[in-house]
Amino acid sequence: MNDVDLIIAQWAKQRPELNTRPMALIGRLMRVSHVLATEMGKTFAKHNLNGPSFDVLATLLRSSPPHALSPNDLLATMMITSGTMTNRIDRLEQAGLVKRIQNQNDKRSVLIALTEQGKTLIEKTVTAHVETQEKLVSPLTDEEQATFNKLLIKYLSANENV
Amino acid sequence: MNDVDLIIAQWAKQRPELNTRPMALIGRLMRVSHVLATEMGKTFAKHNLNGPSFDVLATLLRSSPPHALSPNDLLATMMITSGTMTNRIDRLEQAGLVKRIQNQNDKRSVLIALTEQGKTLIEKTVTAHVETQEKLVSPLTDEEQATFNKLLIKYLSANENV
DNA sequence: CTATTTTATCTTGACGTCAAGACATTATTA
DNA sequence: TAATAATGTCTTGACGTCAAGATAAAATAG
Repeated sequence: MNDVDLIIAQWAKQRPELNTRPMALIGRLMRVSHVLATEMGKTFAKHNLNGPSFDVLATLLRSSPPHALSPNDLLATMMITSGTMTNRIDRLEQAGLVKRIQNQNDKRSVLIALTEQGKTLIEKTVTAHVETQEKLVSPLTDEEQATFNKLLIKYLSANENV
Repeated sequence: MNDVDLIIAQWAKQRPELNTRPMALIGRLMRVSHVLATEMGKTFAKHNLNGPSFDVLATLLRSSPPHALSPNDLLATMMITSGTMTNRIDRLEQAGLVKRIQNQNDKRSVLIALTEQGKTLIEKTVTAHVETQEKLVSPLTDEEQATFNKLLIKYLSANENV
């Protein structure tokens, strides 16, 4: 009897007419995502980073050299607002991990580039992060992981226009 | 080609030695959880609530009458700190949805109880929330939902001591 | 060419969260 | 019983996030 089961059992008693099957599924999924985020955060913390900082640095690293993108480009793959992006860049700039470069062709725009220090750090951290992710999925067999992945793909494609 | 695929493709180009299979799985799961939280949040907002407020009120409602629990009890099923709980209760109390009742047997302790207004609101909101959840899982067939659920259960039970 | 609209980024204010620790009360130990 | 430990809740300070809108520059319409 785990936490979610307990919640379902309580609803069954207090409001037996509720359809709690979706709740069980969604509740578990939210829990797993919370656990994953927490565990991955530990790896980031070991390198003096957190999830948001990692995401930005990793996005820069995996873009083609010279590893520089505009805030808008960075935004594209992350589900955050522009104000949040500004804040993330501010922190990373203060930490000396990225620098803002004014675009002379379009003075509205800016390029965010990894510094040497930022590049070194994110290269190390990505390696550790991938190891952490391998550990995190290892409770499931390869086949289970594949099934899981297919379900997520189906779900996401069904929701592309939500 | 969706967002996660794109990320994987970029890593394959920049760091081909990385094992990105765990990343694809985890990345999709985080995305789904973000979508679900956002969609459920819309239902909460229609009732002038948000996720955190809903969680507290719903936990009180599904506890046996008189629907009152200590902050510590409330904490037990939510993955949050005590300071966060204090803050949630403060907001709900300001909104007139719960009230703090001093425990005379143990003066350290407090009971959080639904007010009439809080009870009425959460009863309505829970009904709407369950409908939202039904819609949210509906892209998957019953069988797929069951498979999904089993995988999550297996994953969570493997991680109980993480 | 000028006026208007669109684009790219940043600012502001509010809120939810955590870590660390403060505080009062109750339980335990010596 | 007195000293110490444990418990329940709250406080503080720092951060990450969003919504809404401000600002400046570029693109477009007329």
